[in-house]
Amino acid sequence: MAKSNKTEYALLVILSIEPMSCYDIRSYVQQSIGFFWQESYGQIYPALRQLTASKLVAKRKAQTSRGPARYVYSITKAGRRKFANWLAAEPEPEKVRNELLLKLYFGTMGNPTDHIRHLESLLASQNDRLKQFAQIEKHVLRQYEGVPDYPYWRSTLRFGQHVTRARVRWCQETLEWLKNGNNKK
Amino acid sequence: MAKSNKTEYALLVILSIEPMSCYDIRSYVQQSIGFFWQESYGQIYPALRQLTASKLVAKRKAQTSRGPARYVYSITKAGRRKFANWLAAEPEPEKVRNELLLKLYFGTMGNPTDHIRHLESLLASQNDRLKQFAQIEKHVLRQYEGVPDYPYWRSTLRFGQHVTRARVRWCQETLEWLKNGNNKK
DNA sequence: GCCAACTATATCGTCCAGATATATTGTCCA
DNA sequence: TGGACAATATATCTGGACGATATAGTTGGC
Repeated sequence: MAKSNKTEYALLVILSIEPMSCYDIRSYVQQSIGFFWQESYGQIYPALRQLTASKLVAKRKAQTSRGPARYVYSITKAGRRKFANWLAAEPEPEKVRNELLLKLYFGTMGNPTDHIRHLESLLASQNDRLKQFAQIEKHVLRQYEGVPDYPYWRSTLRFGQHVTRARVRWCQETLEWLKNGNNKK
Repeated sequence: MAKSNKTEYALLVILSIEPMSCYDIRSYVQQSIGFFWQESYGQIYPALRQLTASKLVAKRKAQTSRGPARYVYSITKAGRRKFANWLAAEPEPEKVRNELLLKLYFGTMGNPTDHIRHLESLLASQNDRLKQFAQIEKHVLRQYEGVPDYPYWRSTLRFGQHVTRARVRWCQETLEWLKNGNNKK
């Protein structure tokens, strides 16, 4: 089976909200779905070119008073049909490559203090993330209560919270072993 | 900063256990660290060629009675020095691309029954994984109690358990909302 | 005796991420 | 007033990672 370009589908759903420039798309991704989905310009530009060639999106020049020429992309009817099929199809499983776990698995070849440092760094980043989630929950999401999208947005946020809390607990447990349990027995 | 080839480092640590063929390496990865690290032949072959060229691993032909010629790779002293530095360096954060969450975020554009199907499929796979973890804990890991590697191996397993349980709970919670809560209010 | 499954090697296309290049405008502050 | 810097906005290149595919001998079951 041919490899499917996930970036193209992601761009189609995003452009179905409203027409955007490449820069807008990138900013939107980072702000709203950044914690579970990433796109870089290196993917967006070729994908938009491809989508334009297949008539799934339309490109038009927007007038700007400042900066370089601004090109805005909008989804076509054919584009909407295309992503409807994709939405219904079974999502592919995530592929994980966790460098921290790799280093920990071969832990005896390294230094315990290094592992502790790495774990504390991860713990800090995960706690930061939890704070961000709480902020979004309180100050962003709440505004949209009643909107049809609201429960869907909330459920993705809750995924992040569940998994992040699990990582935090694991960090704490593992740090405790590395710092104390290591000496005993 | 130049991009670092993670596959090469992974191969170095793996080959530091014992000399292996490309096929052995792939099997080893799948069996032991497969739930947090993946390698395909498309990465392993070029990486081994590169490592051989840099004298970090040595390639030699092993005698075989059957099948195609078998080439076994072993780590050199230079190779051991190289991966020691990498072990101590801060691991790069995981990059996630969760297609299920992407579809759920734009859930109002799709069909609730599709979301339910996708979530049930994820829930089943995560429950399977939990069973596998329990098997490994009971029948594999227990044999190595007392070995220095044991607590490190156990901690990576516990990471999987924590995070997988979090996903299971989220699936259940989200399914409940989609099946029941959706009708009310 | 043939087909399927396993062992084992290897390459190709393409997706994806990050670094980099270029250019304009607004803002801070010395 | 001038310079540094951040933000807006476009776009490309390199190389790492993934999945499909090709090839071929061995083993075991029907």
